[in-house]
Amino acid sequence: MNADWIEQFPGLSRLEPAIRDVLTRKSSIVTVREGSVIFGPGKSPENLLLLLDGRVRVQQVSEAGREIVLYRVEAGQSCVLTTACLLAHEGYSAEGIAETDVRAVAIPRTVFDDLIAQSVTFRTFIFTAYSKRITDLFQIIEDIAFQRVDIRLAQKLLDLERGTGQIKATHQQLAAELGTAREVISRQLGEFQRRGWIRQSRGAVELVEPDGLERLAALDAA
Amino acid sequence: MNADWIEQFPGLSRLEPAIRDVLTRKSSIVTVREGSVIFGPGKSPENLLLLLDGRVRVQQVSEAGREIVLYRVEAGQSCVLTTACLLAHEGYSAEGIAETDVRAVAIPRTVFDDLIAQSVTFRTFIFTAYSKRITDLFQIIEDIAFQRVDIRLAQKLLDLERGTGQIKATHQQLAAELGTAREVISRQLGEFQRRGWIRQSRGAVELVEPDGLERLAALDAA
DNA sequence: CGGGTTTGGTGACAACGTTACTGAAAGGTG
DNA sequence: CACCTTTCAGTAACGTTGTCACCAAACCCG
Repeated sequence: MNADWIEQFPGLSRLEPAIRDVLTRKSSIVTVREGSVIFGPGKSPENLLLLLDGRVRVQQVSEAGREIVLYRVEAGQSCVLTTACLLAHEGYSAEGIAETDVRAVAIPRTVFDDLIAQSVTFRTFIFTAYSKRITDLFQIIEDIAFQRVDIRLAQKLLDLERGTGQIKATHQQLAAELGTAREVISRQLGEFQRRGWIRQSRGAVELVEPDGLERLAALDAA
Repeated sequence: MNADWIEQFPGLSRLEPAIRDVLTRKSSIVTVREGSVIFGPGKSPENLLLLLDGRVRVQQVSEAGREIVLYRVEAGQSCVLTTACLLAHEGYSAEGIAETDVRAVAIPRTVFDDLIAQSVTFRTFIFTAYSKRITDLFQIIEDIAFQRVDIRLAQKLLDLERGTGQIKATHQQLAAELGTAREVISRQLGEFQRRGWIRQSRGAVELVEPDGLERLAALDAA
């Protein structure tokens, strides 16, 4: 199999040649359609995925049906936390959804284990990824517990705006991003619009004056 | 060194004899005084700790000084999430504190890495621990985001009561357990007391009628 | 005992969550 | 197109939680 993809992962570029060979031979490239559920309750992931293109959203869904986005996996990153959860933990209620069409390298569980055993570089790659994700989770906990919703929403709007000054998302989806209620988002966006920072339309938010949002977002844990 | 301690960790009892030998020879038993900060901002842990006795509380401290308890490590468990964070991530603001006098096996970073490389059993032990901790974190996020404070407090009181029907903790400490404010705890405990479920005294809560708390706690995500 | 510190109680208010309902916009179907 | 359905957004009222300001009681220590 073509091994060029390894260069897309900085942590793997120095992989030992023999390991590199195992990795490319025993993994496969998969594609997933936008909107597909990659893993979720009752659907354990069989592989470790390294994303080549696209984006995966990982979210927690409560029994009552409420959702909160935990993190996103972008191109060049791995779905590494799912490896821990491969171990099928009862209460594992997080799910991963392809936000775009996704192309990824799939590493089977057994190969993953071999690579961990045989390569220092691979171990470092995996544990570094863990580290990043876990500290991100700590940050989310802190934000939910202690941060004002208006500040978090401003940060999230700036975060979700990818180049275009536009965000395609319903109020409901933005509520799920922050783990709050739709009505709260509607109120806050209404306020942002009154201040002239954004313009709203059905299913989308246009950033008119990002500076206003930036100032609010910068208040952080003041 | 005496290797009896290995039997205290079910996941390690089947460790390959050679590995067992490495583990006992290259690790050491340490003791930590109650109240000591085991790791924290600017104090990376140098070892993986396996707790033989005692309890470690891991909490997140915000810039504004507010605290929230993330999880506890009990005897027979490992401080495994700290291994990920050994990798000194900038924003790593969690800290580990000995809640009691602690006796633990300390595995140096390099030995940890060797064991991961050489033993399937050890890998399984570590990744299982990861899995448990991470799903716990997901649960915390869900609780903070979606669960009512009175329900969470009732659950926490039942959780903290260890045998004795008494909990030694100030309202401020209970607030940190849930990531809320002291005043909120005072209000809720006042309500619990009016209902005859608890009796309050300075720095302690006595459970008079746990059944009442149980019923409330059971409402969960109803 | 006296004075400082820690802990807890409370009221007023702001922020956030919930419920219930409304209407507008988009999409599908004949 | 007209009609219906579904999705999305706005809003008011109210309950819960968080914040602020302040006070009082319990404890600590000299």
